[in-house]
Order: sequence, then C-alpha cells, then structure tokens
Amino acid sequence: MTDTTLQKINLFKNCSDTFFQQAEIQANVTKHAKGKILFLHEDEANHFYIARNGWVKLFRETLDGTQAVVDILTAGHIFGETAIFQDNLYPYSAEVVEPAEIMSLPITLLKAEIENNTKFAYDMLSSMAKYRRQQDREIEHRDIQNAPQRIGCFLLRLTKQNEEGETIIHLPYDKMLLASRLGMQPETFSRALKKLQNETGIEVKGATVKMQSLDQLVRYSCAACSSEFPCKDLGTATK
Amino acid sequence: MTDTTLQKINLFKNCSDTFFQQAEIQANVTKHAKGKILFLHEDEANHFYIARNGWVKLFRETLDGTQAVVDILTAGHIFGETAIFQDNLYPYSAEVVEPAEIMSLPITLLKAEIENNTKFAYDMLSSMAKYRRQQDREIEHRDIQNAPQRIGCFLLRLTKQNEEGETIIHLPYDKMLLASRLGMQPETFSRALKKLQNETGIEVKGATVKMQSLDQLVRYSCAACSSEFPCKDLGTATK
DNA sequence: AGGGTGCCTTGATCTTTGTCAATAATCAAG
DNA sequence: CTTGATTATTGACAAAGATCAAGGCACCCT
Repeated sequence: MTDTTLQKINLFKNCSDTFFQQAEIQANVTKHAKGKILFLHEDEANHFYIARNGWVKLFRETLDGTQAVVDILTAGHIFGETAIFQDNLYPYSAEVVEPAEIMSLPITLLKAEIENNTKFAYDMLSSMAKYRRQQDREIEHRDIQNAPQRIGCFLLRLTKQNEEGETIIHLPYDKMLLASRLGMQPETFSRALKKLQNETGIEVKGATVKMQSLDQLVRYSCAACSSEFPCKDLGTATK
Repeated sequence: MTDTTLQKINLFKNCSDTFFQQAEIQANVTKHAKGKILFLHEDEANHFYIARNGWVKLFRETLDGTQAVVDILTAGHIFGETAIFQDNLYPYSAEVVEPAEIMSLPITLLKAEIENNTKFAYDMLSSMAKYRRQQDREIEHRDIQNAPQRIGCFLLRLTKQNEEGETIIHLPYDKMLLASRLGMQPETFSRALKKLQNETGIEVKGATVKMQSLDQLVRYSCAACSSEFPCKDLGTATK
C-alpha cells in the first residue's frame, strides 16, 4: 500500500527498487489533527515528509512571534527534504492546518538515493527548479499585484484554466490562513475579496466561489503578472 | 586560464575532467557594457552563464512594462542554468547593470554533467537548496521588515559580520537599482535610508556607508527577521 | 566653461494596507 | 438547541509606501 502511493508521486518515478523496499519498511504514516506541529525551524532533521492529504503550513517566526508563511501544501507534496543541504536542520517549522495524513521517511534514505541514482537526482533538481520559479512568481506578485489581484490570481490557479463556462471552487482552508499565504492581514483579505467581487462579478459565499466565466478575473489579475494566462506551470504537477 | 577560473568556483569543484576540457574549448568570455541584454524571458536557452565580475540583473516584466527584479548577482554566480528544467526557456531576462565579464557555456554541457556525475548533481542540488532559502528569506523580509529595516539588513549582509569596530562599505550598484532589488520605489529608498541614519547612527555619503559599530543596526533590522544575527548562510558562498 | 543627461533627493498629496475595536457568523460540543 | 470558541466582517483611524512634480547634484561631453 505504502509503496504504491509513493510510486504514484511523480518525483519518485525513477527511484530504485531498493528505495521503495526500504521505504515500505521504514515509512510511518500518521493522521494528525489541525494544530499539530510536525517539526520546528532549526530542529535536527532525521525525517522528511510527504503529505497524503490535508494541508500543512510551512512557516518561520521572529523572536516576538511574528510569523511568515513559507508555503502551504497538500497531497503528493514533499517537505523537510532540503534539510539534507542545510546542516541537517529544518529551514522552517511545519504545522498541520487541516487534518492530514503524513508519511515520514528517514532522510538518510533520500540522501542515499540522490547519491546513487542519477535519474532521481535529476528529478529532484527539476522539482527544485520548479519550486524556485514558484518563489520567484510569489515575490513578483507581492511586488506588482495589489491585494484583490493577488486573491484573483490565487483563485484562477485553483481552476481548470482551459475549461469554458461556469466554474465553482472551494477555498482549501481558512480565510485567515489564506490571507497570510497571500501576505496580507485577514481584514485586508476580507475587504479585498469584496472589492474583487465588485470588479469581476464573481460570487463568494463562505468558502464557495462561483465564477460565470474566468475572462474578467483574468483581465483583472493577470494584467499585473509577467506570465500569460493559462499558467504554464500548473499542467504537469511535479508534486 | 578559463578552466582555472571555473575550477575555483565551488559549485564546479566535483566536475569531471571532460567537463573542464569541453568548457575550455567551448567557453566564450565577453566584456559587456552597462545596459547589455544577455537574454530575454522565454528565449530559447542554448547557453548558461557565469559572471566573472560586474553585476547582472535578472528580471521579469509585465505587458505594460512593469518590472520585477528576481536577483542581482556578481562574480562566481551562475545564471540561466535552470532553463534545463523549464523546457529550455529562460525563466527571466538578464541585463548587465555594471560593466561585466560574462562567461557563457553550452547548456548541453551542464546537462550532460548532471546526468553523468552524481557528485556534481548533488552540488547543484545543494546550490539550489541554498537559493531556495534565500528566496524564502526574501519573501519573509518583504512581509515583516519595513523599508528602513530591509535596507539595514542589506547593508549588514555586505559586511564581514564577525569583525568588531568601524566598518566601511560601498553600495555595489545604483540606488535606483538597489531600491528595486529591495522591492521599493527610489523615493521610498531615499527617505528610508535617511531614517535609517537617524535611527542607527550610520553615515551615508554617496555610495559610501560608514558604521561605527554594527550593534545598533543589528538591533534595528534583525529584530524583524526569523534568523539570528551573524547570518549563517553567508559564510560558505556556494556561488 | 557650458550644457546635457541621468541620478538622487525633497515636498505635497493620495492610495493602500495595517491596526484597533466591535459585532456577526460559524461550528463543534455538550 | 444552547453555549462558547474561533473565524469573519465592518467601521474608524493611523501609518507606510506610492505617486506626482520640482529641483539639485554629479558626471560626461565636446
């Protein structure tokens, strides 16, 4: 069961049999409730993690408790793995924000596979490059998009961008968390979402968002982005 | 000559003899004036680049010409290489912003070395992980540091952080560019720098910055950062 | 020396976002 | 179905940064 799921993840497609065998033996899958801290920034890293479902927040905080969200991720995504290259210390803290099943594996297993399997190393590099693009976009958007535009962009990235006609999506987690993911205060988020509705005609009710068509939203948000609309990077999820 | 310099770069320390031999044959080192565009976002990528000296700006822009600076880099740094993992298209544009000597090498050479040399692949991964941390910090800082604090942080990262006593540094490039590197308008930069002087007692004259001691600056800027003061990541420049 | 041409600074004003406080809605338990 | 806790919205206000418009300064050029 365990290895089947692992093998489904694109990143591991070229992993060796040894890797999967060891993974099956050493994997630990646990259900965690909201609020569970998986590890803290600068903790010694013995394991890396893979989300099966649910949502996990990666974040860092200053001495006075101010928090910066690094990423929020879900099924198929790997985290904590870069500790390999950072003196074996986690570069961020990780907290479950929606009930989640998390698999953990010894980080040594991953390190060995990188060192012994060129194809996998290449896939890792590819995945890192992809993440890098994501971060670049994040910085760009915080520079040139305003609050409502950033929300619009986030919504568009939740849709199947090629489909025509009415689209309905559900916000994947709290609005508070969503606000911090987008780098704004909850109050600003609330007001910006209202403005977005006025400007683009989308309908928001609770966590449900209904869009008659994406055109207006695209015109509103993607004007302040350096990429073309159907976001190229969404297609092949490296996960 | 060429290969000697390449071999000095930490990232290439484990490269094969074949790599260095081919590099020597195929390398092209050119002096470029300020303003030279090396390549554009989405251009087909046949080469990757290494800065010998000077400064290069990586950026992306929207249709209406608004620009977001991805990075500004100098001697020993590599760029354009991630196109390997992005359909062979550059993920940003590159422009020389201070006269620079740039070496270019066929991207196929790099790709081959990654595929055939596990150690090098590992070093690449390590370098990518490092960049990732840098981006994470960038996002964090734009979230929780205000304009004067960001400038202070930037200055601190130019100093030898372990030395005591008076420090004098020179801003590496235009203040306008520095402003965009820090995600603010030139006017904001100017005012924020003045404020930083008032608050921390540093002396700025043109591009020269004199600091009697770093203490005040550290107290002022590093309070709004999730890392401890002597910035760990500065020591071993992976370049 | 004179005159550009950029860069940099400064002042006045406007916009956006953050902050504080109060209220409303939602949801999980008992 | 009520209670209490958390999340979400709203209003009034403050602050940070952006924008617009002028000037000043430095460097480069004949």
